[in-house]
Amino acid sequence: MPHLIDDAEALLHEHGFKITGQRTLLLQVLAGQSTYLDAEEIYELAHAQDTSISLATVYRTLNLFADLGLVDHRYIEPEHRREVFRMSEGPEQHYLTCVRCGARVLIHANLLNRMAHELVRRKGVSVITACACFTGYCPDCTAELQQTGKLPTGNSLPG
Amino acid sequence: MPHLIDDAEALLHEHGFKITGQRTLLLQVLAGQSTYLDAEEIYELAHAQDTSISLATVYRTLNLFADLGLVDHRYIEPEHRREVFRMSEGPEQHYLTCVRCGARVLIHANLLNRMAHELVRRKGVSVITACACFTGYCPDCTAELQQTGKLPTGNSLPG
DNA sequence: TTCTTTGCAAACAGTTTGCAGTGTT
DNA sequence: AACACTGCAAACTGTTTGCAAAGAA
Repeated sequence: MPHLIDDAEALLHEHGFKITGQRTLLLQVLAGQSTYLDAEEIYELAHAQDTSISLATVYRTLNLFADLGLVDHRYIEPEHRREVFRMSEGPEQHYLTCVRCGARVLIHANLLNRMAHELVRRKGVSVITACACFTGYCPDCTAELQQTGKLPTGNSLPG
Repeated sequence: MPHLIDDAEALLHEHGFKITGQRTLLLQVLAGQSTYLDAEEIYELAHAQDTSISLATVYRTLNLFADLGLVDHRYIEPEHRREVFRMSEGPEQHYLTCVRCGARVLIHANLLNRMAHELVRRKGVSVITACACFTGYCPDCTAELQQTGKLPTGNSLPG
C-alpha cells in the first residue's frame, strides 16, 4: 500500500506537481479503499485526519489524479450525477446499484471488455472509456421480494 | 407516428392525467426524433412551436412520461451529468460518444443484454435498467487520427 | 367548479473558479 | 524568491420546487 502512494508521488513529481500535505493525505485515503467513493465521502475521511482540508481541494486534487491516470473517475449512481473515484488498480469494476437498499454489486468486466472489442472491430471506433451501469435489486433484496411475492421468480430484465 | 401519440394520450388519460397542449406538443416533438435529446434540446424544439412553454414544464413532463414508461431516460454524455430522453420504442440503444467531434455512435444491445442475463443467472440479482456508456473516437475521427499518426492503428481499449 | 397543470422565479446539489494568502521547492 | 497550491466564498449548470394564475374535466 505505501508502495502505491510512493509511486503516485513519484508520478506527481515527475510531472512537475508539488507534493503537498493534502495530496499525500488524499492518496492515503484513496489507497485505503477498495471501492468507489464520492468527493464528499473522500472529503469526510480526509477531514477526519486534517480538519483544515477543503472540499474544493478534494475536487481539484481528484481531478488532477484522474488526469494523471492515478484514479478512475466514474458515474455509477442510479441518477448518474455524483462522480465517484477510486485508485486505478486492478481490473475495471462495474456495478449494479440496488434501488431498494443502495448496495453495490460488483460485476466482473469480461463481458464489457468483449463488447468494447466488438465495437472496435465492427464499427471502426476507438474506445477510451467503457462504463456499464445497472440498477436493480441486489441478491438479498431479490430473494426477500420473491419470498413475499412482490417480485416474480422468473427474473425480469429491462426492455 | 400519430399512433404512438394517441396511445400515449390514452395512457395518460387512463392514469387520470390531463391531456394538455404542452403534453401533446412534447409527445409530437419526441415522436419526431429517433435519438436521445436532452431537456434543453427538447425545450428548443417545443418552444419553436409554442413560445409560451417553459423549461420547468419540459422537465416535469419528461419525468412524468418516464414514470409512465413512455420515454427512456438515460445519461450518455462523456460526463454523465445531463439527462437525455427518447420515446421508448424499439430495442434499447447505447452509445459511444466521440470525445473529438461529439458524434454518437449507436451500439446494438445484444451484448449488453447477454451481460444482464449472466448477471441475473450468476449473481442472483434482478436488473431494472442496464446502461452502457462508451467514450472514444467515432469511425471518422479514428481514421483521421490514424492517418496523421496521432493514434496507433492497433486500436486501444480501456484498462 | 374542482383539482391538475402551468410559468415564473427562486431553490437546490454537485462541481468549478477567482482571488488573496500559504507553503513547496 | 518564485510560483504552484490552498481555503474561502461566490459562480455555475442542470434540475426541482413553491406559489399564484390558468386550464382541463
